[in-house]
Amino acid sequence: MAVREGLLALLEERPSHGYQLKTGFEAATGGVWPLNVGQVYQTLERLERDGLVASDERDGQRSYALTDGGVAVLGAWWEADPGDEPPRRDELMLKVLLAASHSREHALEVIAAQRDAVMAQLQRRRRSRKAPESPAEAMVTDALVVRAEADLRWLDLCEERIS
Amino acid sequence: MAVREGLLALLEERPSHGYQLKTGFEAATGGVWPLNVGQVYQTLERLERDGLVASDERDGQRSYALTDGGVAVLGAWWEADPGDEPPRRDELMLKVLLAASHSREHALEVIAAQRDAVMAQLQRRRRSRKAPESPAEAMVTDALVVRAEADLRWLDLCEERIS
DNA sequence: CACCGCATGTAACGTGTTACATGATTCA
DNA sequence: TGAATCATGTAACACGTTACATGCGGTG
Repeated sequence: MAVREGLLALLEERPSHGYQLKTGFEAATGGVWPLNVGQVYQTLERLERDGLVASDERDGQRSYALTDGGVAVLGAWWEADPGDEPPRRDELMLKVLLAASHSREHALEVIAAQRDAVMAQLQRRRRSRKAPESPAEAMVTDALVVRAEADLRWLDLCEERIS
Repeated sequence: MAVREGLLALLEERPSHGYQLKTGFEAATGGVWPLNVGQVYQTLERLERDGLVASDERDGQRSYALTDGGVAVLGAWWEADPGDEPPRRDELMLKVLLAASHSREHALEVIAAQRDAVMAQLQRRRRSRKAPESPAEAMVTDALVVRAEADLRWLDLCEERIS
């Protein structure tokens, strides 16, 4: 449920056709989230089916625009409080929790391995932070760095709890 | 790709039947990630189809166990380095990035709204942190608190960059 | 008895992912 | 001319989610 809302958000800026939305999405997210064009067209079909966008074809260029319904759904999304829903399943959490349910030893091994991986990632991202090519990319790397730091902190907490 | 690996991990501890896996999964994750039983059976079918588990029925109790292939896949998962893949799409990031691609004003509004939501969540979670019912639940709330703190920090960074 | 927890499944649907097919335009 | 990019789409498949149907066993 991310592509859907992403396309709606881009259409709020201006009506666009499929290919434009693909490049727009990738530009807005600093290139970290490649988006298959096919999925764009598919998602647009579903959005049209649900009455959130309307299309208008001329010269083989099919242009999409938000409907009133689409505007409403998008508005709700901007303000949505994620606190209502259960947190999304996360791979790192899942790994550590399941390892912990197995045995302390296993948990400690997994924590050690994941810490190495996260630290390596963090280093890579701190480096790329110094050469931001676009504001979007800068924000993305910020997020990834901060996230990685949080993951490290959490791994430390888990280790303490287990020991 | 989380349920799949989760079931494999539980089966590594001991062979089990479907319903056991549901309860096991929920126990291991401290109850934050409810898992529909139907999905368990469905996923087990797919795992069997792919040769990662094998089932053995007696008295209407169908017991599943890891195959060698399953052990191998699971082993790879424990050590997997997420650094290879593009980061998973995240709703908060997506919202802020797309709002920023629209206009500064919109971005600042969204950041403010999301900060409120994250702070509310953080408070709730800090409270529940004081009454952990199980080690698993304690680790989960740790993770959610640390994550929320990271999100707040990121929102601050975004605001700086935009201003 | 009626209800609840255990246990197994099926069906339908939504979304995401990849691969494939097609054609127009642009540019070296 | 040949390759890359723009542009639109289809098909097949994987995974997640919910709802529904069925039967057994224990307990108030």
